[in-house]
Amino acid sequence: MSEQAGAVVPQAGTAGAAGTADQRREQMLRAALEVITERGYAETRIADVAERAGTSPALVIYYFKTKDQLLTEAIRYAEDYWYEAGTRRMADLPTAAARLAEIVSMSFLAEEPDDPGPDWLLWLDLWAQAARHSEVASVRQKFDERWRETIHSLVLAGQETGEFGPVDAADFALVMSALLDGLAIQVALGDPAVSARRAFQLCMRFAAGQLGFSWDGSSPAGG
Amino acid sequence: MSEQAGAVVPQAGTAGAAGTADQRREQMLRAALEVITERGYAETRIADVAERAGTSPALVIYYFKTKDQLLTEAIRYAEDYWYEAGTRRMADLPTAAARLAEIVSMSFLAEEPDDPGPDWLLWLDLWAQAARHSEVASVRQKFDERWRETIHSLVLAGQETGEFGPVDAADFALVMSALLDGLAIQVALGDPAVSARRAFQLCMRFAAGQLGFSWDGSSPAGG
DNA sequence: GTTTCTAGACTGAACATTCAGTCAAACATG
DNA sequence: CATGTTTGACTGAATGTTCAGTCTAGAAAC
Repeated sequence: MSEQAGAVVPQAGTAGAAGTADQRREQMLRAALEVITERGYAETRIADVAERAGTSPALVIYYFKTKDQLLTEAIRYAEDYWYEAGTRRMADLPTAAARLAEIVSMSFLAEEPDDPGPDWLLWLDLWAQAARHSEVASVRQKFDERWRETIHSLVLAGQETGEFGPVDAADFALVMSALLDGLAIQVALGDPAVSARRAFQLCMRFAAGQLGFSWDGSSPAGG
Repeated sequence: MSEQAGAVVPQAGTAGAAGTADQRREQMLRAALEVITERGYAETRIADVAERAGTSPALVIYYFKTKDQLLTEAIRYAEDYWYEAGTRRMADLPTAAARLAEIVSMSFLAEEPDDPGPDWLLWLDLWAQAARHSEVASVRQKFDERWRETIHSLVLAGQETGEFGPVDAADFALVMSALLDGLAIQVALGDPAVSARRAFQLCMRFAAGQLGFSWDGSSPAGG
């Protein structure tokens, strides 16, 4: 069995082709995401995902060895996509304050048409799973670390330009991300006391107060 | 019948007695809580609970018509117990600031021997369940409302005595509870960046800053 | 002696995963 | 070109397990 170079990267091109293995994989990941969002992690059956992707349960297992592997990979996929889309938008913004507003905004609102928005329901499941499954726990850990680091370096940058006052950047990042999480829970669960807009404004008011920049209270991108 | 709710802590015995129906119920609720905390809501089997309570699955179903009923009731039970124990401790504290410190403290630490401490893992499951099950959702909703209201009226009281400055109490309650939730997630999941102690201090620093009272940075009850 | 409580055995459905192949494309050989 | 050969993608039909909830019947309480 001399398996030479196991076709790791498929024929990328042939744009529009019927569907390479990689496309199938992604199709399944997206199907899994839909189902997880609708029914929840625990209630997601392989059969549901298969149906959504227009194939059979057997094929799903063929691609992902186990159900857990499918679900964790799906979550990682969604999160990476969301994070990258967000940071890409941030890169174009001139001031640190604007980038911070983007961070807060992307946590609560979906503005662009191709942006599925933050899937907080996914996070609720992720947290619950992380509590008991170390595999999932490490995924969560890395995401959170990256997220805090993003805020942290943003604060440092703002301080260097003089936009922000001298607070402890690490402490701020931690508190800020916790605040985003906490408010997001209420928003995700549809608590009548917390609309997405109110969450956004409270966060921005907090950040402006702590970092000492002025913020006019408007929503981002078209207040 | 006429079960007047109450009976938060059961008679540890009436030594030797076989156990009334109510005691059996509670025994099962506690067993359920243990199992949920260990294995998670979704992975909790009726058989596990029965074994833990030293009885048969059939009996569990006899007392609680369905599994969901058992689990939701168990969560409600734990939360009420924790909340009541906390508010009872608060009642004895002289200043609003001290009561606030108690609130923050009870969110992260378990100090008294009979206090099981905040079971945040339970909350992670609760949130995930609430997303999809309206029954659970309304339980969560009520708990959160009560919690925010507790903070809210505490702030008002502090403002009347002049301890606290003039912030919007409702906004503060919302942000504060979100912050507690957000930090609690990290603490519950054992994030190395957030110890319970650090969470406590960051919260208190935040509160002191917002409400304008001075706080020496010590831990509560024995700085 | 009727009602309440309890447990062991059981049922039926749901579901993840396996298996034994089928199908078609790519590749080779003559 | 015609013919085998390999391989990856894919499927329908099992398989086996796990459980929630039921049934029956016995023990206790009243």
